[in-house]
Amino acid sequence: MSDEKIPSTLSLAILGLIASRPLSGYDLRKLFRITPMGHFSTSPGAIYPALRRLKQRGLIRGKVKNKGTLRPKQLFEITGDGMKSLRTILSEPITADDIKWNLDRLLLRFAFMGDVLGKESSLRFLRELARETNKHIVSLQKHLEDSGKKMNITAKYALEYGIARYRATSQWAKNIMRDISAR
Amino acid sequence: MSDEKIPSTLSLAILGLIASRPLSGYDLRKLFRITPMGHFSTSPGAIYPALRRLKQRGLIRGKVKNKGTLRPKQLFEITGDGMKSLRTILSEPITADDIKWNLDRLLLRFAFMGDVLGKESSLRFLRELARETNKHIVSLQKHLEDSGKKMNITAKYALEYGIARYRATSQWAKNIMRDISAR
DNA sequence: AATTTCATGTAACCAGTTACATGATTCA
DNA sequence: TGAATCATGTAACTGGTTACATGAAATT
Repeated sequence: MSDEKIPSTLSLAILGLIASRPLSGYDLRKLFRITPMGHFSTSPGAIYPALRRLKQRGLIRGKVKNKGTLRPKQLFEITGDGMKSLRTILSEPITADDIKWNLDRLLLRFAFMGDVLGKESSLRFLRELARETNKHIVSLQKHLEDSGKKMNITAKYALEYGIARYRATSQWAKNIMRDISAR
Repeated sequence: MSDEKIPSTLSLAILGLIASRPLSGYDLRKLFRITPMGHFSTSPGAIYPALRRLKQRGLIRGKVKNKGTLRPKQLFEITGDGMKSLRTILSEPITADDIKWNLDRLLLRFAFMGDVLGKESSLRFLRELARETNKHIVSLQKHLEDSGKKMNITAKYALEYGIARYRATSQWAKNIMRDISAR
């Protein structure tokens, strides 16, 4: 309870996917390999240990098929605790830190949000994302203005790159908000 | 020789920064803390071990100041081998894999390229970056067309997010190419 | 005198990578 | 029957995180 273990991005991806339907480790590998969204390890050395950890923490449970065989196939499904934990993670407020360091994770949270928390939460999330992203853009621009003169050119370019990418994020969020609202 | 050890992004950042002027571990921490470009660990538990590894591999060397004291300050400078290694890393061709998985690293390479390899290399790099990024965008769009119907909405949004961000990258590259050419 | 900043480091831990390993099933 | 795919896993290694630790110098 007190120590809400925050899982890694990979674990969060696994938990979120399993929340929508039971999946095996192999299924997850396939998903990560073929879908171009997100950057997740497809290596068994990452996925199977991650599944074991989620299981140990009681967030998922495994249904074993072909019990007799040497290598029983295991389908994992989410538990009540897992669902609660997922909901908690998806409900966390967006911090400036997230914007700067964990943008991918925020997008992952958004990806699962529609099914788990619903449309209103998704809209709120996007609004918050756009706002926080804009704040960050302003701070980057301020840095560019303040230190631009002393910065060498490449550093300036790199900073502009950051700004351009965050602008794309903000614009995307606004577009999707429109799209979701229209549905 | 044969096994060109590819350093982590953090190590590459350190190596590239030290290439331009001697720096201490503390200097690096400060740089990573105050400059908003790049996402590098400012924790001593990451930086000092990274410096040790670079030193062990002969890519940097440390000049100790205040020899007598308990905590001598150490300024690191790049070695001939380090410079050679840096040049090699910066000269590597851009792969589709880099675009997908290591975009940050590519940008880091660009950041150091101007000083180390010169303007022509930077331009070539940006041209290649724009081209490979566009290729990747096309493949993402193709995936969206092919599987769009079967995808759930959020997966589609996530994919569009990816496309939007890569577009920003490509556009940035083109802008900077213009800028560099004009100088 | 107390706090902040300079400055360097270690130790326990965690998660991901690479490479290896096993065996069943399906398909050409 | 041989190759590809399904399917699960381990072991060694690597590097980053968190937290702890020390102490000098500068600032308030």
